[in-house]
Amino acid sequence: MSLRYALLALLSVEPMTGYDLSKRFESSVAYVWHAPDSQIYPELRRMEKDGLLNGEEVPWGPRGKKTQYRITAEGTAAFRDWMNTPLEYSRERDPVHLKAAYLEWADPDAARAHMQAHIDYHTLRREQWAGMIEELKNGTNVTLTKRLAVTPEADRRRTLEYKVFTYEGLVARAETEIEWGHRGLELIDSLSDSS
Amino acid sequence: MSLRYALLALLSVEPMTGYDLSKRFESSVAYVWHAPDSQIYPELRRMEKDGLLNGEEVPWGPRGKKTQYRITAEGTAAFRDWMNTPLEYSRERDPVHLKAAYLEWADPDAARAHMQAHIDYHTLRREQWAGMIEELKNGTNVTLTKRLAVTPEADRRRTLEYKVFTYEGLVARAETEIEWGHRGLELIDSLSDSS
DNA sequence: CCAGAATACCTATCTCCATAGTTAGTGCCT
DNA sequence: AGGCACTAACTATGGAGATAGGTATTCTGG
Repeated sequence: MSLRYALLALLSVEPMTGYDLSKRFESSVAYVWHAPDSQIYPELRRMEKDGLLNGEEVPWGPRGKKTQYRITAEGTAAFRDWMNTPLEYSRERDPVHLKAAYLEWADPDAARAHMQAHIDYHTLRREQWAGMIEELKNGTNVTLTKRLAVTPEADRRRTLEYKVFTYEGLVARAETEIEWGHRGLELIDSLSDSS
Repeated sequence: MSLRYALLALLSVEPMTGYDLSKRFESSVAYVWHAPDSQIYPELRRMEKDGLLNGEEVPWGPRGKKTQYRITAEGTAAFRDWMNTPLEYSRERDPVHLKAAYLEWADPDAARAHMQAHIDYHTLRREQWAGMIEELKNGTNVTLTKRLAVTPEADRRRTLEYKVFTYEGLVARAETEIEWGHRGLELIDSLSDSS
């Protein structure tokens, strides 16, 4: 159900087509949420049926046309409602730690590869997120700039600060995972030596 | 697909019924993986069809009977294979950080409640995981004790150490989240004052 | 001995998400 | 004029998981 609210968040800045949204999901937003276009198009139609969006046919070139979705007052209210509703935490389902718990079954090289992949994955994420923080802070992030342009002055600081705070949390998380990965590599080495 | 391997991991110690497994998923393993019985029973039948398990009808009381699943050599090989296969990291999908990024839409009290819920959730998890580490270290964890009893002596230290390492990683992760939550509460306060 | 908790197993429905296609128009380069 | 990348949108299938039921037997406490 979060897809719906991720879409509302993006559409609260400006109207967009399904294609625009799916591109946005592939780039910036993808660091926090991902969705393929095959999920986005039907969801947009459902949201229009529920009155959260208005779809308008817009000409595209001489013969083509495309559907642009604009958020309605009802849509804005639904998003604000969601933001004021406590989040339900779903059950643990963590393949990485499931595997880690049985690492004695793996060859030492495969075990090392698991840990290295974990380090690599979270190193990449950390860089992406740190880059996002830089963009937010020096005003080069297009999405944020557009949003700030339609945000009343009194709310602008909060809008910026919460986004920075979010990505700082993701950086901190990535760093914890990287540290754990390095501890894992050390552990594998020490257990392979003494065996 | 990880459910299959979580089941194989448990069945590598001793044969169990679907009910045993679903209980185990509710308690100890649930800290890392969760699955309802409605998912477990059909998966066990599929695994038997695939030759990974052998189901044996076992009497249960005077009239009743139950199906106990025993891992086959093929099942053990499949588990070891999986343990030697690199893990695919799925895309980001994080409702907590999605909400955090738009916290300016929430009332300050609701924003505070989000962060407090995050702190509470991860505080509970940290305690459960720390308790698990204690159990593992002082030998009071039943699952581990049974496993060690069927593990060749040369592998016992690894079996223990990897499990401790796994839960230490989860404790570290929880602590990072708790810290982030506290930073969030401070941020909300500072932004509410100056507004 | 009986109520009720626990054990054992099963089914149905629904949403979500991944994957892998298809169709068709646009814009640009050569 | 043809090739090709991009824009735009849709469909179909299948697995995974959540949720909410159902049936029947056994064990245990009063």
